[in-house]
Amino acid sequence: MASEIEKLCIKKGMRMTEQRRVIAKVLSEAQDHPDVEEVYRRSIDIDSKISIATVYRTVRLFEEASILERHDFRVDNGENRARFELMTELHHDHLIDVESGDVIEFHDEKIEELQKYIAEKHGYKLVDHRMELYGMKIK
Amino acid sequence: MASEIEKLCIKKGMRMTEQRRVIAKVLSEAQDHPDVEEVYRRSIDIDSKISIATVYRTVRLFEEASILERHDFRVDNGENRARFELMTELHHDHLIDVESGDVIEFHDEKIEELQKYIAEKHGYKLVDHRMELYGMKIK
DNA sequence: ATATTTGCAAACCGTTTGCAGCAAG
DNA sequence: CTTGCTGCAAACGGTTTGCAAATAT
Repeated sequence: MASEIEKLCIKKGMRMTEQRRVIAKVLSEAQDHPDVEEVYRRSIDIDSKISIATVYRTVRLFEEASILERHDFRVDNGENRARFELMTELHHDHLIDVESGDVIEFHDEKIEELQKYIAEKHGYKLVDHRMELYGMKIK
Repeated sequence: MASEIEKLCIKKGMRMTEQRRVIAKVLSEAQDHPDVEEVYRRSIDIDSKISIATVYRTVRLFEEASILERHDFRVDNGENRARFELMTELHHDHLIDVESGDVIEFHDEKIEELQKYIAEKHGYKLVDHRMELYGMKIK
């Protein structure tokens, strides 16, 4: 009953501590885009002897191992915390509800192609991109 | 010989101090996307008795008055500083050279339309967006 | 056995802020 | 004259880090 992320860690030969197993489980089961504080809260619910420093170190480790993706969504209430999600098979972008903070994932192949085309038109090979849409729910 | 930004400030009825005039001039003449430290450096070259706190307060003021646009480009060398540019007539996005840090501005109407369409498809009115392309120069 | 990871608390770094003095209107 | 702005230095908040003790392999 190893979590999705734990399996990836083992495959990459990482040393598996109890803390990492717990954080891996929390992140594997997250259906949202939690920040470090939230990952920490969920982790101590499982094992209360995990420090926030370890959560910071672990999400960084997972990010560098291409297991997690980091986001810095722009949010009005001054919150400046990085948020994380499990890297998906197919890349996707995000639509953020500016009122509720809800995050909707989407993928649009036409935009992806246009981005690649624009980069090439300027003499560049596209290596990464960031696209966030901010919207208000239509009532 | 009031700078572009100074004229906008006067139009909006802002109190014009010597410091604001200098910072307005520096930003009006910037052809790049300087961060606060850089704006500060250029400002003290004109008038050495300006503090960095004032630069922070002033760029924030200008941003809230829709005179400046703030960017948080993702950059590998850990730099986490906000960068600023004069708000333009026509909106544009950015292509960032991941090796040199160069920033190229572009506008693509097709992408803009697709973004609006995607938001609407999910029941949202698009109120803002952020799009950055990261590329490597093709030799 | 030994190399790596952890918890703690202190440092870090970009940015904001309280306050007393100063300048703009 | 009054209101708002400035400079200073201290605080802030998210994140990183040095170190000695604990743990994985």
